[in-house]
Amino acid sequence: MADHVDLVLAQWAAERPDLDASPMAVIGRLTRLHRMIDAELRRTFGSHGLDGASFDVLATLRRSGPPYRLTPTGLMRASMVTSGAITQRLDRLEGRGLVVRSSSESDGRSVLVELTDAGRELVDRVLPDHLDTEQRLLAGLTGAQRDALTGALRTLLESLGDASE
Amino acid sequence: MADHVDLVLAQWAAERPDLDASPMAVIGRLTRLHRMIDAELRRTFGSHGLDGASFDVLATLRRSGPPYRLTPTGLMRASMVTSGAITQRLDRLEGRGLVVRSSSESDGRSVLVELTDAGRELVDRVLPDHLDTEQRLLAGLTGAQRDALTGALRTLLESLGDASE
DNA sequence: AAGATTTATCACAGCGCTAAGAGATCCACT
DNA sequence: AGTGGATCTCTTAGCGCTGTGATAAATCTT
Repeated sequence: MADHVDLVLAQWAAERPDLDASPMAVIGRLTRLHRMIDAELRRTFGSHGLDGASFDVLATLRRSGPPYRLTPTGLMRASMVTSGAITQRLDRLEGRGLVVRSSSESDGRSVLVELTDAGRELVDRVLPDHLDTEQRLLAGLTGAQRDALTGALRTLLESLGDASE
Repeated sequence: MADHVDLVLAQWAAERPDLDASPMAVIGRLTRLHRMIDAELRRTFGSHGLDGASFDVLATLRRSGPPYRLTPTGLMRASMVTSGAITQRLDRLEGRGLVVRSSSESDGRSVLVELTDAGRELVDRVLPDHLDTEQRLLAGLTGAQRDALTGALRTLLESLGDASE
């Protein structure tokens, strides 16, 4: 079987035989998968009046456990976006009443972001749908294939410095 | 070993033990990898005065072989972005003299996009750097691990309908 | 006490998506 | 053949999300 990336590699082999395009076999596929998956997830979020960026923040707060409270810096690290992007995400979410900001008592520079009841209810409502969508996207893999893929991706992430703490 | 996604899964298991969050083991890692890789590739492109979207178009034309000419629809399919996004990419590239548009003689609805000499020279100059970056990002995997990852990603792509033609 | 660092925000520009629209071509039915 | 509707191709306009770089305030360091 051949997917689109196999075609791309064949084209490069014909046009630039002097170069080794083999890294694209992994990175090109990661990119394409991301695009396909992202489009599908966006649809799920959209059906709940959300977008991926907003859900990301709500879910990060939700899974941190009571009192569902983190700093913008913590959210920034979890989401791997810049501080400016977090500020804008929080502006939107606060405008919709899904999170509230308050200033930290222990550190005057810092802000505490907390899920409101409405925010928690929304993320708990979206989450099952979201997981259904993800499950459906992976339905083409056997359990063993999923485990193998998980392991390979973890290895690559770790080699790039992704750490749990 | 544990990466960030292992932590996320543990958080969900504690907060929502009623849900099966296991699809995130794959999709969460794909998302994080994409972000890390994308940031790095952007840096390479930036050092040549380019961005990922522009390089994507130039590279697609380049690897299609002489006369380095495709329609916007062809570019849209290869890149998996919408037609509106392609129009904007072409506007930018044409403004910089890297591609030219002409109208098709065989189909009055269609447009032909062709790499200029400057466009071809630029993509040929960027390509080795780009592949070096990709190679470096994958350096943490053994050859066998790369092959295994490639196979798993291809299987998933095919199950989602990605086809070479 | 002064300088460096951390934290968050603001302003700007870039890129993508959606929805709507205009023009060309294809098709089905008379 | 001819005509009207459906489809295809590309563009346009508006909005949202992200990154970058500068800024301001608080804290840490020496």
